[in-house]
Amino acid sequence: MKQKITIKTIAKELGVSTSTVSKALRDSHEISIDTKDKIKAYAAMFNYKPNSLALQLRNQKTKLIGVILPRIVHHFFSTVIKGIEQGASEKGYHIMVCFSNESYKKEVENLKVLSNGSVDGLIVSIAKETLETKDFTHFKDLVNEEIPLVLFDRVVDEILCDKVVVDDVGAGYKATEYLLNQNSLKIALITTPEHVNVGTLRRQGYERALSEKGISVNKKLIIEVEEKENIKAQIERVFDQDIDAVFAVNEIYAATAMRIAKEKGYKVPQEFSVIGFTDGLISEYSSPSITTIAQHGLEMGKQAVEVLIERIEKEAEVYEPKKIVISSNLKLRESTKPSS
Amino acid sequence: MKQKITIKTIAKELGVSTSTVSKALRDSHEISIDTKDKIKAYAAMFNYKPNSLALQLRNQKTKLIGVILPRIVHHFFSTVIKGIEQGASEKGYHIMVCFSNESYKKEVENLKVLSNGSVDGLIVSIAKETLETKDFTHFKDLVNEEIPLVLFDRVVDEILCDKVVVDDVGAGYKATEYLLNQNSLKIALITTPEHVNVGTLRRQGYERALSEKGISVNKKLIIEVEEKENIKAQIERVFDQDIDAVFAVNEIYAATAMRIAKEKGYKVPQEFSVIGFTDGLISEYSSPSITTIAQHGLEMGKQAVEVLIERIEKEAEVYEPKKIVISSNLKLRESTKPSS
DNA sequence: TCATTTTACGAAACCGATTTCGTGTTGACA
DNA sequence: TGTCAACACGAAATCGGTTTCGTAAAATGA
Repeated sequence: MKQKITIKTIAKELGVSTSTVSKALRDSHEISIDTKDKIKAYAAMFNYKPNSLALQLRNQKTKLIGVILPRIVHHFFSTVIKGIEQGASEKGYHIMVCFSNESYKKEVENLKVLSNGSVDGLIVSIAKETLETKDFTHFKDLVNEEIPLVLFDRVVDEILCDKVVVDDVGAGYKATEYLLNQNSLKIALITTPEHVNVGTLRRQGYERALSEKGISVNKKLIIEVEEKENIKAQIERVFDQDIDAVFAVNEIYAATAMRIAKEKGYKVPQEFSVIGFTDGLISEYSSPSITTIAQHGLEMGKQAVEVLIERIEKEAEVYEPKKIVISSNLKLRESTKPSS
Repeated sequence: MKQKITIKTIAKELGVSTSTVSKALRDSHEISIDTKDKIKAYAAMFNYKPNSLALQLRNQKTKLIGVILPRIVHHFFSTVIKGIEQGASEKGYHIMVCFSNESYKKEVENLKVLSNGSVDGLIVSIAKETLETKDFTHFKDLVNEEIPLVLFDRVVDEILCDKVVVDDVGAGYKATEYLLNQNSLKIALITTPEHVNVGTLRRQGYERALSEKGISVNKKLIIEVEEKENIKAQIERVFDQDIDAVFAVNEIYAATAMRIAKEKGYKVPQEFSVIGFTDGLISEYSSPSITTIAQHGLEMGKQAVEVLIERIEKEAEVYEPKKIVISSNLKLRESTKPSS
């Protein structure tokens, strides 16, 4: 890279001290108009830009927010990033994005690197593997160091920090209730293994809605999809049961289930209804388009970054972790019958 | 944030100098085993982590790569990010992601912020607005400052730097040729306005394939979609013409076109074929699933970051900008007839 | 005219590391 | 016993800025 122009260069070239240059560029009253003009002109001519590392070191803040996500090629997470970036950008922050790839080890690594003073705070959604192993010491260390941290979507109670989540139980309830109301009583649930807590919460909503209708939960109608294996084959098994609707905890499962239903000859939505989760492009563009729970990722990202920046900029008073719940709603499309 | 432990703290606490601490932690032979053990034990106990800003300032490198994308909630771009992150991570780099939101102004801003020494190099895909205005001075400034820069996908010749692109002309040609070979001769092209050069290149491929078959290009079969307006309505107009296939330059247009075709009563693919671009989830999960040109975003990201890091780490010899062309291929699915 | 205040600037400390160079103390060797 | 190398460590410079404090010269006031 080309030799960068620094304050020192300008000072030497103009025969003044570095302090004078610094003050002149910051328009200090201590410097005479003449000198200021000269220095500013020189700086402009050579396109001087203050080195941000030096400033960050001196000010002990980077105006940078670290973001660690399990994945990126994923509609919900990319929407959240967008929200985070928008919110951050409004307040003069930038974001550094890393991915854990759902791996515990990479999550730990990323956390270590980012907490070395390179960011002012962190926004994280926990990796599946970490949720499975339940080892959260890396997060607890962060909290102990008092590095501002906000968890979103995949959160756990053990970690004392701000959190932003959707109302997963409520969402599961709403979806199930809607299906029941349009008289689909044999609803299959396609969810994740138990350790992915958002799946568990959505399941609670599903079960509650059934109970309230006096319908007992039939475990045969619940499929916990293992992502390592063939997804379609796993989902296909539930069609051996007598079912007339599916509630899936993400849109891939929903689209797959709908596809199977169509292949089996069901007419969607007349004979078979489908509700998914995450309002992504698949739901929007499949045919029929799929009714989903809208997760409002953009909103989540904005809220998360807002809480985080507040925490960063507020002098560390008494610390009371916040939990922000974003309410979700059903986005009706063609894979369900109109509400009655 | 809690008071961080620094080398100075350790030095004072243990009654040695900072240089001794630094050397001890880096396992220098200059320091006696006893002293090293003492210092290391202390550092470990208080969880000492060297401040990365200080290191970055001293070493004049950040091990950070800036990435500026037009959008994030977008399958292709998020795939590229994934590739970039993977490649970067392998070489010990991290990425800082910003978005231009297709806006010229935001692109300029982002470029300014990132080129202040906070990153070692940049990977950028140009915003649509910039392509339209054709003002590339912000990029040229970067090149003049000799800040390593790699452009991908949306690139322009005016900027002298490394580039990674897909073979857009070839891809357009392949798609069109395939349709012609299965005897769809009345192929509509759904593309972007002329200033988005990837669209233009794909169009060239389309036109060349037609010419080679001795078919003249019918401008009425070409739709340039203005994103600000209703996309579906614009695409619908081409169905007034007598057509039996559609080649669309992205998957949204392809899915929309297919939907319209189905609504008009065409049987896909028996009576009507569709080929899209970008191998995303929509193409995979719509029914019928859509044959697309696979853009290999992951590969592009990896290549881009590889070239960039090479440029960063190689002492600036004679500089010959590279252009890497990733070949694309047709991913056959259900929206086209089997190849004959 | 002398004391005092402004004005305009420079020296030096600081942020948190690394690294070069210098030096006092040992120990080995002749 | 004198010399020299090895050892173990510290002082200070450096990265690129900001900021406090000190001060010579000019301006002001009595």
